[in-house]
Amino acid sequence: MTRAIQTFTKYLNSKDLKLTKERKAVLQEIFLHKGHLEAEDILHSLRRKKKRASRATVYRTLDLLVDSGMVRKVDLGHGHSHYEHVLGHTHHEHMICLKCGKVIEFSDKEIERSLKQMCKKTEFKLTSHHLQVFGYCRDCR
Amino acid sequence: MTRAIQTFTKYLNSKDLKLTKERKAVLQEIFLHKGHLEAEDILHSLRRKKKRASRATVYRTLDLLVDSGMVRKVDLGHGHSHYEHVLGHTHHEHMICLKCGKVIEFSDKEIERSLKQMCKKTEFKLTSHHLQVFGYCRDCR
DNA sequence: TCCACTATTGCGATTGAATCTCAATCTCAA
DNA sequence: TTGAGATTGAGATTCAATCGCAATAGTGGA
Repeated sequence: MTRAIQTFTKYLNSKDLKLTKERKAVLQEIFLHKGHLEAEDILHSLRRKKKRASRATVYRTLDLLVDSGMVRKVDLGHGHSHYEHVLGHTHHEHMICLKCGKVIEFSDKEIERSLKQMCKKTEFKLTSHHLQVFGYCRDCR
Repeated sequence: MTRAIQTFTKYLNSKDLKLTKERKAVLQEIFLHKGHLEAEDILHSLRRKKKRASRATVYRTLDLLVDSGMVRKVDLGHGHSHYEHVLGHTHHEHMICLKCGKVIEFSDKEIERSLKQMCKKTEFKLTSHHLQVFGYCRDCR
């Protein structure tokens, strides 16, 4: 966590921005949780802890975190965004169960390799990718 | 096109639904265009041609088309949905240029294979997947 | 310490996609 | 021709996300 705060501070400084208590609270909230949060989750979590930050600030901070590369904005097929922190995680993809909504993370060297090769061939400079796999998990199939 | 209408009719019949002129107009609009359309594009195209269909009907018909498997709903990172027809297309992924917005389609047997294998291993019953690759195209890199 | 300047925040209004409601209209079989 | 059910359109509504702007906080210099 200290690590995350340091990294974020560094990023903020590089942009002439400050680590305010609101920004810190959002950062902590997202790094405290494993997995995927919605902006609204963060807002409610903070409210519960009496640390407050407005909806606008939560969204603004999330944008900063995404821009810094510390957080990834992911689409799990719900029509709105989820966020997950990246520090210490390796890149992974998501399987989403259409029945129970469970999200299973997985990573696959093969896929990453194929993708890189494809981009090389197409002369496309890859910056990020996102793979969503929809279907039914072991328990729901 | 006749082919598409037949397929859609068959699907509609199987659900005790009818091929109305509004549904037909939406179908034609999406099958006339190559590539990815937004719901709003379809609405405007129809307006221009004096065939009218309300926004609600466009969305409702798109849902039917997606459900029938003739159309795919894709996320190109714009925060709202795009639609592309599938008939006669093989499955493909999207590379999206962050500068010019160009969308490049590609397909990769390797990726498909890896994905299937991963699902087998996890006992996840795959129904669909979507891979978005973000970066810069040859002209913009 | 005080002041002034700027960055930041929060509130509430706004946007924009998508969905819903419901009365009016259409379709088709009896 | 009639009636039941399917379908449509207009406008209201929802919901995530963003914006505008006045109020506030934080910082550096006098």
